[in-house]
Amino acid sequence: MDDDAVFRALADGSRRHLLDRLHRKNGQTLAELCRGLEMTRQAVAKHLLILEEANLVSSKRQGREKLHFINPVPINSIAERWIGKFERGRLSALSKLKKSLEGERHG
Amino acid sequence: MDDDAVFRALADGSRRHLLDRLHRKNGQTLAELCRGLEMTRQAVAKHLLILEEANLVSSKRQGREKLHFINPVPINSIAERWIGKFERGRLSALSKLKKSLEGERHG
DNA sequence: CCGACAGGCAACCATAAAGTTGCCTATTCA
DNA sequence: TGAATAGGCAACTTTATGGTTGCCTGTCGG
Repeated sequence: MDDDAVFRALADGSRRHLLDRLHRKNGQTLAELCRGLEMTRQAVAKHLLILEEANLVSSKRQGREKLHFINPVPINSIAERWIGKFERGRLSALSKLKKSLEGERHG
Repeated sequence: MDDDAVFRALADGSRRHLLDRLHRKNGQTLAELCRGLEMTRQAVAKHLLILEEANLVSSKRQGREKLHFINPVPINSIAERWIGKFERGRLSALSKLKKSLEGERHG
């Protein structure tokens, strides 16, 4: 999996917003996703392409429409491989702190 | 908390690498963090500033050195507020994290 | 068949971002 | 005290990025 593409895709607020909307209602068309946005259709299409390339969104052509689906797997991977890693660090820091506090109390 | 700054800070591979190095060894100086990187000191300093502004890193001046420390809290917030949202129920990392935190607190 | 609708493609523009060079300040220590 | 060390500041270059306009293709319904 290409971590970098995922992180870069998530870096943009408009793209996070698109993921939000897909999360609320999956399988939307491009036109549907454009509604209410201060952006041209082409701009939205570019964002969706970037999300697709990062594997955060998959799409399926149906007739003249293109349906978009959110794909949570890469986010999951990041959470597992990245956030988990740092939080484990924090946990061990916490337990060290706790031990040293106990040491102070008892020593 | 400014989600956007955090996401944008994480979008760059060099900055993720810096976080990695701080995760392996916390409290490093700028010069220390520069070693082995194909980048000028000034470039690294800029990256560290961006990480600080996103609250992912904190620093403390000590004499003529500046020590850098990783701060996992914003990453945790993202996990809670964002990634957790998409993966609620399916993502194990977050719930494991919560459980272990609760375990430490109450145990 | 044809017009309206959904989307794709490419060129272009403006700004943000990554990185550089050059120089300045503050601390350490021989 | 002064050279070496650690870092800060600012201007500049280059390249990525977000967004636009304009036009083309494909598909649906009357």
